[in-house]
Amino acid sequence: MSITDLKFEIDRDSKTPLWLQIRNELFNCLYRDELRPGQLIPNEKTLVELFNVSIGTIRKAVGMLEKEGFLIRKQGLGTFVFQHDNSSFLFEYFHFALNGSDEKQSPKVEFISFDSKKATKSQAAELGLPVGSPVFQIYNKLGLNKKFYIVDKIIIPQEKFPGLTEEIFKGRANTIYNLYQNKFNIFITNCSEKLKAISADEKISKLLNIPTSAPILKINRVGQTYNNVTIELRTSFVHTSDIDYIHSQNSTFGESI
Amino acid sequence: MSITDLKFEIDRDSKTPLWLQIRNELFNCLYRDELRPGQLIPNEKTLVELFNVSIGTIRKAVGMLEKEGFLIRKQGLGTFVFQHDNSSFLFEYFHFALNGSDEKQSPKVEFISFDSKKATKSQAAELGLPVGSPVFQIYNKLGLNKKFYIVDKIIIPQEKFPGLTEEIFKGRANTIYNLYQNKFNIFITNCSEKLKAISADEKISKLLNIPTSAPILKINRVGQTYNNVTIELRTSFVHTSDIDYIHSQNSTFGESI
DNA sequence: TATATTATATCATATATATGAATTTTATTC
DNA sequence: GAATAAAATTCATATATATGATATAATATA
Repeated sequence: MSITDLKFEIDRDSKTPLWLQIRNELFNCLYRDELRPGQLIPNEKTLVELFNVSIGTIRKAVGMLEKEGFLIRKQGLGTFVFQHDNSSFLFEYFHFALNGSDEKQSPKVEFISFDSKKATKSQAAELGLPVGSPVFQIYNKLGLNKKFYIVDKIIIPQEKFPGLTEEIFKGRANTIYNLYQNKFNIFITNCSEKLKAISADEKISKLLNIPTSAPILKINRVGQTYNNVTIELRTSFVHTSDIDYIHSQNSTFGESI
Repeated sequence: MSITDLKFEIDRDSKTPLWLQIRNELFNCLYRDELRPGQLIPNEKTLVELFNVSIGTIRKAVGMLEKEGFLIRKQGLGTFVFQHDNSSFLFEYFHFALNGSDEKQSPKVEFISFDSKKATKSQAAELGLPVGSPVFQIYNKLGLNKKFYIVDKIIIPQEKFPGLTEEIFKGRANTIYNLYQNKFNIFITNCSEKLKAISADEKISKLLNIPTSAPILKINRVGQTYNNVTIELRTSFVHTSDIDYIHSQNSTFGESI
């Protein structure tokens, strides 16, 4: 079923603008996987006919989805559905740089372990599952400049990742989010991180080769997909003597006052 | 000198689009303080005449500046120059929430000290000043929920803040960035933060009433104004047992790829 | 075959215009 | 004087259209 075969209902009397209705219809196509990652979406002229509005309205709708990160427009080529890959990972989801540097660089990743576990109370609550539901627990080490500074613990619900094995996980050619997207049809749309300073416990201090009770950063990341459904819980333990967690911003406000 | 008296030179043969040229001209007005914080800018029709382009082009230029956070459009009212205030501070520059909460709330701020100092080597380098240049060093305590968790150390160059005194600083009715803006014509346009986990030293542990060498968050923030001129160095020391540093994001990419 | 040229497809910019929605100002009415 | 109604102002949405810029595909040429 191609998107061009679909019938879209646009309400010209609605108080929500046409461009927003169209944005929402297209968003639903992304959500329902009628437009798949990396795919070329219909060109503007086709969308004009599909929705029976003027091209400016289409451009505004597509522009919104581009701003939100779901679509990527390329002049002379077409508009594509966003796809997680190494460069987007570095640009968007990796927040560390070596001391004194403002330039991020790709970390090296080393697999540690892959286990089947039962969700703890808090994990189950965050994932919206019954306590004790099967989850995968994965440990990775991340490093920069020949040294490892980060231990990642990933918790994902097994029901959302049927058939995932250690081999598949280790054998991925791209980022973890790309794996979610391509093998399991799960597209991470947003992440929220909470940071604390804690003392390293024995396990972490061994993995990172630092003294026990050294101050480290603990980052709890919640990764969600469409409609704010939580998919992944990731806890990072970071030894920050040689690297910084960086967070830049300008005074941009989105839509608020 | 009103902006409507200015003559703007738009090059219709330039390879940079008209809307971007106009955006840059308006940006320069902000930069040169011809459009002041809180001020109403000319309406779209006036801008059309001023730049001699169509209204769509004006709307694109203004829309860009709105997206960047410099202008705020209000339907039926007009377009205004952004102004730092308490709500923008909370929304944009305060990154802490109580454990378990995703909602930020306004911190209480308590003044600690205001001193005249000489810039250290690293401070001078970051501020682009000779070593030993006079700076103000200000300490504040920030709290949530009747307890203090954050100590802020602020370093600003005295040359940029002529006449600033402890009384003026303490007597401000609004945020610190609002003070910079309204009393000293300095508009902070962007901030960049670097976080580390460290052990509390004696001074911080006393101020926050925690054990010495407890793990705390150390945040180095660099506040800049137009053209990436560094204005403020702020170091926050945060006791994170009851609060989190929060950082949310969606997959938005700005203009990249 | 390899290279240069041309054509085509697609998004980007720009103009012109009409109508709607939200806010403030002014006028009217009681 | 206060409440209400009308008008004016300003940004928001929407249509229609023309031209430009960029990337790819097709064709012609050496």
